[in-house]
Amino acid sequence: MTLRFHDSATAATRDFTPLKEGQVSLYYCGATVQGEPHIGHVRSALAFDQLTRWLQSSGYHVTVVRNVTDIDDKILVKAEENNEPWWALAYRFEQAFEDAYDALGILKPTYEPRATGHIPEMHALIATLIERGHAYPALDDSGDVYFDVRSWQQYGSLTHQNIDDMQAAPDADPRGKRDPRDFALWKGHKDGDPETAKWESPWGAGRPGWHLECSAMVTKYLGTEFDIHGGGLDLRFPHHENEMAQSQAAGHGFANFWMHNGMVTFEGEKMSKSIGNTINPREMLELARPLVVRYYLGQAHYRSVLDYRPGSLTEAAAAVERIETFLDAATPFLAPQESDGRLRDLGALSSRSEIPAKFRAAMDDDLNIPAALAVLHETVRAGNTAVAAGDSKAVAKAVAGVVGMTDALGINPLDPQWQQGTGAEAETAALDVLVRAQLEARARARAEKNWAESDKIRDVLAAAGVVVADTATGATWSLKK
RNA sequence: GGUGGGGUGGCCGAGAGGCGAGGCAACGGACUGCAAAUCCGUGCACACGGGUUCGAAUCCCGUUCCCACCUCCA
Repeated sequence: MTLRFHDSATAATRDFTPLKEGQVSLYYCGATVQGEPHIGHVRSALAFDQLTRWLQSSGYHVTVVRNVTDIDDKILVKAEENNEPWWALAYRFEQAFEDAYDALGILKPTYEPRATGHIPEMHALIATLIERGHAYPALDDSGDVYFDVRSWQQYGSLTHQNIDDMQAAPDADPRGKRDPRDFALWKGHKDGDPETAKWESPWGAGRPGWHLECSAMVTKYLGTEFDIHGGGLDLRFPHHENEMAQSQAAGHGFANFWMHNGMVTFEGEKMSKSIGNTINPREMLELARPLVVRYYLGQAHYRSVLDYRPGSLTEAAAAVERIETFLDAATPFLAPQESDGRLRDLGALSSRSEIPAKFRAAMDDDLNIPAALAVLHETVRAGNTAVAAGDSKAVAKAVAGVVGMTDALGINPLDPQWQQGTGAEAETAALDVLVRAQLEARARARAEKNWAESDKIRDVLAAAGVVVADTATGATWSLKK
């Protein structure tokens, strides 16, 4: 099967062919850094991380751009409330987002531009739009510049809406607009706005409008035409509609594909700041390991709604542990250079990894991760059966599959990314010596059928968080996850 | 009012005219000194009512409920 993605603009799933052979350009909307991230933000970044990884697994060189909107009305309002400079607040929350992304293994974008660093590019775009008759300075003396929605016939095409059918905002302030739906490209500086949030422009001092930022930055880093534009479903309108309108009205081809991820809900309702039903990644990481959180947030199809309920993470943890348990059980079957007792060499394993055709087909079909995970779990089961049968060839094959598939999804338990907090290698080695001594004592007790002593040793280890498992080749141990 | 997406077994979650994805949970069995892990097995699942068809969860008509967007929102 060929690679296909669902394109929101044409409302169809169609074959993906990059503009430049072997290369993919991807832009997706990052955060407006006006507050703490919640898991909805993280899910969006994760969806595009999965996309990026899959494109890479498919042999493409991917250029990823994710913006940071570090200037907007809310940032100014909150900074004022906090009595701190707006840029201090923006940096603080930008770092909170970075921390959340890093914790879940979301790959760094190639470029991560901030809006405030691209004012000249925005001015150039505004000038082009005015020149072409699609933008105009406000009819009042606000210093705003608006995009002229009525001048662009295709306006509404991304979301398949007709301007006249749209419900007008009840509190719409016409200001100096020709049409209430005209949106600001440039916002004139007003009395009371911080002096530091002011840039000179041919239309008067002010700051950029939100939609314009993305258009200017996409073009700078990916050119006037690029492969994929992504973001959360809630950005489709007005943000992406406006982006597309202003860029195309400026003569740019713009995005070839539009991909939107579904929302995260909490017990059925969209998670959002205004409702106050958000869950912070930090809170989630207190409930489960980063790998489990990533597995949980990434297990549903990216376009479907993901409903979080208490208990969701426990289920995900069980699924992850199933994979880990297999990998542990498989270790003794691997060739020495691929296994050093408990400590595995990821590099050696990766070189033998392989991705089953069924998995590939599922991923190629608009990133059908649930179906891909089914292949992963089937492979784990086959691997467990092979372990029980002592078929080392079959075990090695299953390990290669599991490593290949989990790597492609960014959930390989052997990846050093997930080893943080589990103890340094030297400590693990020291612990191994101590636990082995206990296991030997237990083996002696068992040989004498002294079950009381044997169970006591196991209980003591369990109390310390060490889980003992008896196998055909002797007892093994692992730390309780 | 407009534009979209949905209602799948106890829960999550794919699929999309025939052969019951997968995970979690539960129950039974195998293995085990007992466990744990693992394996095997067990569910008359497709919102409701009609229709098309040899056959429908999947197509058509109607009904109903839910969600998102149309204002800042991943």
